[in-house]
Amino acid sequence: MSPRRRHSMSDRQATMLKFIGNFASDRGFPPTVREIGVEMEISSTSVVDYHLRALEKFGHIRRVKKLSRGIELTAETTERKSGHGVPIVGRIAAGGPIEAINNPLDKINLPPDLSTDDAYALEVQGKSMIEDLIDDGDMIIVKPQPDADDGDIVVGLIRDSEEGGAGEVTLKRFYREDDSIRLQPANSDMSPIYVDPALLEIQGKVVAVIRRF
Amino acid sequence: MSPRRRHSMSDRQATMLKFIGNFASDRGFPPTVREIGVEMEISSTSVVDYHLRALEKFGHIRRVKKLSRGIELTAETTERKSGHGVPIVGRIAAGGPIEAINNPLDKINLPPDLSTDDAYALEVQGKSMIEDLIDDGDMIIVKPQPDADDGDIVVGLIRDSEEGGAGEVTLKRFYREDDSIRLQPANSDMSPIYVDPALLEIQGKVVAVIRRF
DNA sequence: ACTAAACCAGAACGCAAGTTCGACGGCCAT
DNA sequence: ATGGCCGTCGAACTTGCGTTCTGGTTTAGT
Repeated sequence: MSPRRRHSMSDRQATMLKFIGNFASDRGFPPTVREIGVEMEISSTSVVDYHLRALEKFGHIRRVKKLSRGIELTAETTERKSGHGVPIVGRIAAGGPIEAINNPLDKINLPPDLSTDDAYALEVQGKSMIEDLIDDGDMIIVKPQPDADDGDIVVGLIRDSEEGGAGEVTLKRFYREDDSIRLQPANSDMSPIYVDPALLEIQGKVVAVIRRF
Repeated sequence: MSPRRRHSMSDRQATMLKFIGNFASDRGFPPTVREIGVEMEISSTSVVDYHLRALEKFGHIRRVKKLSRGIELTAETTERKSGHGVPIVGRIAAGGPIEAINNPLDKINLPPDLSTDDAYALEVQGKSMIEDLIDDGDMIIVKPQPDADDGDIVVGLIRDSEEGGAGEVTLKRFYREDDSIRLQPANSDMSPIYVDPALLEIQGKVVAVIRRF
């Protein structure tokens, strides 16, 4: 078997990348190899260069060789920093559980304080959360997490069987009951759904709603 | 009379500033003195330096001396370019018309597609628009405009008299009636307000709502 | 035990790039 | 016409900063 392949950067490189980003964004220009060295407590420029090469190989930065401060953060990296650019991964049924999460359809830009690194957006379909003021067509921002507190509005995947299988995704309020979990719509025309905890996978929690007119 | 004073930069300097901005934003780092020289068709680095000093004196850029590419666009100059950063100008009554618009309290970052140059954000107070799914505490994004179409949700300033005076700001749906304008709350417990068109000043139209959980 | 890979040091080389100085012409206003 | 700004040139000087080479240690897989 081939030795462990590096699919992504090491810790060291991650902090280096972060430093470069911060430096560039508050000084207006990227750091030099030596400046990075000082910050990272690396005494040799060759070592910094070494890490920089790694970062470049993984596409996190772009370098213009021979140029002083010739380091540029890649577009995605820059966006991840400034917070914008959350993927819209699909539509979600707020009516009955209908549709599963698809592949990214589009992107939406968000205020940085709303977009944690891994947040994503979903377009709501249906009116089951109407009394919580979430309408058909609204965009919800979801912060991924595997559990929830009572009363949280969650995106939940209800599986058909223990073994997984596609299942269905739904938007509801989350409440723990004795032996099951109650997924409560906010619509008096609709009834709560009771599911076996083993069959419910919490995808994340709704942290914000955005609606355009 | 004193000779023409230079209150701001010359044409030459303006194009130089623009070049620096573009260079920095699409290369990721600012240009060197010599690179600017080539672009501006200036053969001597001292001339570029000369202009750079001028730009710095007028506060358009900041320079870190002795550092390669040590040029940074000033904050305002940068922001003029990138667009985000909408000010939160105050709270608005969605209940009765209570409060006027104050001075900026804070800033919120917005997706670029929502922030036209002059958009601003308001925090909603009260529940008068609850049936339009705008709750107490929600943030609305307002695009300034002096008029509105029937059914638009608008921010309106109702003046006390023809002559102006402070007046009150309110959030309502806008409808033209025969001789007056109806400002319609979206709350069945509340009644519409009828105002003399001469006393109503439309501040803008709501283009989006953002709510955090 | 051998090897690959991740990580590091130090030093030397050389071009890149900021700084500074002396000089020039054009354009005003006094 | 004289002096003061603006814009310009060119060259010399000095430092900044990327590159490269030759070494080293530690860890983990085979």
